[in-house]
Amino acid sequence: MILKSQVEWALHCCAILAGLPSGRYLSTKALAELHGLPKEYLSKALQGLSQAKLVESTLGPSGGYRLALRPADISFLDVVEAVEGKERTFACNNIRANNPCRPEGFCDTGPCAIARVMWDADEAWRARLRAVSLADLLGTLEKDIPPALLRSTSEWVLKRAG
Amino acid sequence: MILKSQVEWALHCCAILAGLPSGRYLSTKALAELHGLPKEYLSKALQGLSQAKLVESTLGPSGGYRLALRPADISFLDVVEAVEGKERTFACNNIRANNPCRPEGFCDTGPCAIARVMWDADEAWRARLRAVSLADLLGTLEKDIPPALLRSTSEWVLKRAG
DNA sequence: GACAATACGGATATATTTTATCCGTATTAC
DNA sequence: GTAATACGGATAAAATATATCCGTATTGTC
Repeated sequence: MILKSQVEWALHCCAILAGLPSGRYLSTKALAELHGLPKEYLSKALQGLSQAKLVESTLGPSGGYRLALRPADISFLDVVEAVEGKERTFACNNIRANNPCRPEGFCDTGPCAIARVMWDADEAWRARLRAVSLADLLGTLEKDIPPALLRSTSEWVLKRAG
Repeated sequence: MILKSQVEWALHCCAILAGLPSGRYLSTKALAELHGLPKEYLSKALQGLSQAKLVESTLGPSGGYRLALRPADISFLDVVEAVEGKERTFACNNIRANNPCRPEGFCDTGPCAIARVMWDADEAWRARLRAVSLADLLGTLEKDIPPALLRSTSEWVLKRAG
C-alpha cells in the first residue's frame, strides 16, 4: 500500500501556490517544469484540487491555478483526500459473515472488531495530516531552504505567474 | 491507496489462531473455509506470517499453523507489516531536486519537509496499530460475538485442529 | 475579429500491483 | 505406502496507477 505519486505532486504544487502573491495564477506548464513532471498527468491532479475547491482556475493565456483559501485554512489532509479520495485505507469485506457456523439470517450488530481497530489507526493518520496546514509547511520550508534558492525560485515562478 | 485484502485475511486468521488451545495447529484449508477465502491465495498470506516468525507451521496431515508468540505479544502492526511490508505509505521521490533554479551540485541537507509530515502521519498510524495486540482483539471479540456463535465456531475449529 | 495559450473532460494506452490458480517438492501422520 | 499438508516458483487474470492524446470552451493579446 502506497499513496499515489500524484499526492506528492499536489503537495509540492500547493506549496508553490501558497507562496504566490495573492491573486496571481500559475499554470500547469510552469508547475510541471518546476518539478520535472509530466504536464498532462499532473493536470489530472490539479483538476482534483480544483474539484475539491482547494484551488481556483482561470482560462486563457496567463491562466492557471491559485489557492481558493488561505494557506492556513488548507491542511495536508485536504490535499491528500482531494487526490487520493476520502475512503478509508482499510476496507472491511466482512468475511466473518462467511463463517459456516452462523445461523441463517444472522445479522451483525456493528462493524467488525478488526475493522474498528484499523479504522481507528486510519483516523489517527488523518488527524496528523489534518493538523498541518500549508502555512505551517511554508514556515518550515523557509527555514529549510537556503535563502538564495528560495529567492531564485520565487523569481522563476513570478516570471511565469499570470 | 488501500491495504491488500490479505491484511484483513491475516488478521482474522490470527484471531482464530489466538483462540486456539495452546499447541494446536489449524490448516490453511480450515482457515479458508471458515472465512470463505481462496485457499491457495490465503496460503501466501500465511506464509508471510510464517516468514515474519509470527506463526509456526508443521507439515503432514493434521498440519497447519499456530501462533509463535503469545497473543499479547503480537500486535496488529506485526501482522500488517508481515503481509503488507514495512515500507512507509508515502514515498518521497525528491522532486524538489528537479527545480531548474538549483545550482549545479546542490545537495539537500535533510529529507523533504513534505515527506517529514507524511512520514510523521505514517508513524502515528503505525503507533496505533502497535498499541493493539491479538490479546486485546480476543477480549473485544468475546464481548462482541454472541456466546452461542462463539461456542459453535470454537467447536468447528477444534474439530479440525491437529 | 483572429490567434494563441490555457483548463477541462473523455478516450485510450502502458506499466505495475493485486488477486488468483497451478504444479512440483519435501515432510509427516496414519 | 498413501494421503494430507506447507512451501516455493511459475503463470495468468483483474484492477489500479501512470501517462498520453485530442476536442472543446474560455480568455488575454494583437
